[in-house]
Amino acid sequence: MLGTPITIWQDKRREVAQAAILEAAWTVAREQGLASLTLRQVAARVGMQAPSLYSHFASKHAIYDAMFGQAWRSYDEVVDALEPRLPSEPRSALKLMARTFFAFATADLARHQLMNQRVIPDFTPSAESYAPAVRVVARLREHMQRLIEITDEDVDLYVALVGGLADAQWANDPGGSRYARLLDRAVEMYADALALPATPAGPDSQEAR
Amino acid sequence: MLGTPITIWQDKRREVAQAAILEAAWTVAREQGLASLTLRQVAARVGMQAPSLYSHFASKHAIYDAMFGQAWRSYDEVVDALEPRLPSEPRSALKLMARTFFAFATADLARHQLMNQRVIPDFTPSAESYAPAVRVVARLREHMQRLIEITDEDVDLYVALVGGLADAQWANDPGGSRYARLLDRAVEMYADALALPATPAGPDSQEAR
DNA sequence: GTCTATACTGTGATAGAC
DNA sequence: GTCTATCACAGTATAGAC
Repeated sequence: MLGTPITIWQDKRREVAQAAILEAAWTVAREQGLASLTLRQVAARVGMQAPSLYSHFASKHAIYDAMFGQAWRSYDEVVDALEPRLPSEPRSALKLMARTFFAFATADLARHQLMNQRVIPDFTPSAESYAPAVRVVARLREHMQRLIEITDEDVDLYVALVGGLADAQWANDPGGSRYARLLDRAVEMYADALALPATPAGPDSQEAR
Repeated sequence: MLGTPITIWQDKRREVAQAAILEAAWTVAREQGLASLTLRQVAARVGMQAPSLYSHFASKHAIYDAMFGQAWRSYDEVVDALEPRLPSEPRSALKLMARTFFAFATADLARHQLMNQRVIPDFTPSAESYAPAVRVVARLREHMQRLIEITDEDVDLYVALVGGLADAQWANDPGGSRYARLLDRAVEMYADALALPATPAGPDSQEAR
């Protein structure tokens, strides 16, 4: 009994250690800034010496890479939770999706810089870590396609619009709501450009708050 | 004769040296990446030792700061040159302004990162270097105000929209035109939201190419 | 004032003992 | 796997030549 092979046990141990390192890395990144993260700080937080991290990650960039994958997988899960709550009325759905992305992007600067900007010199996510990001955009397209007739260019414009607002929020009014206030208006503008029907008036037709 | 005081001569020399350092810094930033710029590389390019740069700039951040000011002053001059060519027809003018900014932003990654992103850890532009950036936005607002009735929020939305497209261009299709192609459409969408009159048809009514 | 020489501290990364 | 020791390179402080 308990015939779990030792190799799996070791893999588990390994995964636990890696998870602890990544959690420490997130904490340090949030406290010191993403680009100011140092291996010595991460190592100290998990009770190691800096070189020991190389037993678990090939380089500092590999840690960033794993964090990048985590962040997008995390947002993919947010989209999972959102899916059943998405209204069928197109404008309301677009607004809710935009608000969800915006809230995620403005909740954590380090995460936003890693996911959506190129803050780390010479860091490019690996294909494996980039996959969840691709998946999120693909699902966005599917959702939008389900609501309305839409082209790839339409999706690009939507992404640039909502992403531009999130970037501007961090750059010009961090912690405030100067650009958050413009979100619904931006989506209405976008929906008008796609000639979507206006949201019908009525007690239950408004988007979720 | 030639009674120029020596102090002015020295100031000139000083300015020349500073300009040479900044020009070298731009070259290195474009070649190696903005954040990978090192003082030793900059110094080598102007025939100095790295510590000698401290005779002209208080720190590496001070060099970035001067570059930041240069970049925005440079764009302010672009706006100067644009001003007499701006059509009075609102949509065409908005398009030309958007294209001008987009072209400037996508012409030089290092410059764009310095001007519009927060790529350098712990670097915040000084009030003096930030002034030209403020001036550019103020002039944008004046130009738009001259064309149409507009609020601060309208300007914010315009900036986020055009900036979002430029960021997306660098992030997802550097060197390509995937988002550049969406520029005119984005401005039309924005103009529709402001209920601007449609561009009148006619041989001379189209925006400048 | 401007520059060089030297050196201090902190970084990511590697080698090898245990 | 984790350690210690060490390396190459970074920004930058200081001292002193000119």
